[in-house]
Amino acid sequence: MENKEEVTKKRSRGRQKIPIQKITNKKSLPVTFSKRKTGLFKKASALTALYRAEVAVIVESPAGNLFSFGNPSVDSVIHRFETGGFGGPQEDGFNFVIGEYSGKSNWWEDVCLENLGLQELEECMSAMEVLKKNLLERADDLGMANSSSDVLIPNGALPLQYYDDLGGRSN
Amino acid sequence: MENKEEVTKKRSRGRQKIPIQKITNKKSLPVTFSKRKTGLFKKASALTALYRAEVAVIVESPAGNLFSFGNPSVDSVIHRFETGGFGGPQEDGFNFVIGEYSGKSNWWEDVCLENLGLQELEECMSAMEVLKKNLLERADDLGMANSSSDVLIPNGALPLQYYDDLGGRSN
DNA sequence: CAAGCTATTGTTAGGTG
DNA sequence: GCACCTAACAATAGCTT
Repeated sequence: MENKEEVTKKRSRGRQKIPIQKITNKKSLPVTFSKRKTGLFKKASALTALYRAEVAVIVESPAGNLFSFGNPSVDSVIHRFETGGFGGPQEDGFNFVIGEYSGKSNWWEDVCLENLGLQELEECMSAMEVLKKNLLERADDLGMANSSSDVLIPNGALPLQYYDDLGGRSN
Repeated sequence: MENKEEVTKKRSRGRQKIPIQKITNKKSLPVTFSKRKTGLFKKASALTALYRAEVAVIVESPAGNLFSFGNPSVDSVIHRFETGGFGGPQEDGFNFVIGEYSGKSNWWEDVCLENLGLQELEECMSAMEVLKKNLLERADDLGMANSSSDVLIPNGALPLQYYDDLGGRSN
């Protein structure tokens, strides 16, 4: 893409760094939300296109509209999710909930690591990352020291990984 | 970075273009799938972090394992999706659910960061560090041994993306 | 096998029409 | 508002350790 004749000034400032936090009330919110929603569905589509993976994505916009993507269908994936996979009696699952509670302290003491498997451990680690992020957000709200615009995660990324590997078989 | 003295050769060929087709490289499939799955969840997480949007993502890996992400929870989003609207009161608090599956919960049930003060937040952070350490030790004890083979991919072209706007109310 | 690296591709915020 | 554009940022395939 060569310029036409002169670069008087850039025609666009290009993509700019945005902090990972709630978008401040801007009229551009619906626009960026739509773009990101499109990107999310595109990623989900790529997963189904590149691999033999079934994916279901449901998004509710801030305005309250529902959008969904599913392959082969949202309902089929939901059904499989709720019924516990395909015939397999995978028993144990996980249910990590972070946030919204009546107020209990030292909840982490209830964790019994001895009974956890490797996959669950990884899941715990991932969940901790989320909690950490929320904690930092909360701290930022409270006006904690060194609160910056985007100091939650270095590099402006969300190092979040959520796994819920229920075992399955390898072959 | 200045060049040292000689450019032996590129340390990496970098990212390469991948056609939107079924992956045929059985060897790299699990790796790339995991990477892309991570990216998908990351995008979903970003959507919930940047906007007040509810998102549910369910992925079934080629091996048959189920992964999920949901905010505030997979079930709540699914329920809203199936009922075609919003059936419950939607509070404005943090509520992060990760890896929800069979409803069995192990440790932290709910944590309402909104009600926590600075001191409690710091305490929580400290506790997380301890838990993280224990987790890593536990993970080390378990080691990592997992044999996986077979990555058969049935053919079949898939559409790129499709949306399903169910409508709803507008703000 | 998981984690890190790098080059390259992909995504997207902001602007323009 | 939508489509398009640009440039800056993010994601990642293949490799390495």
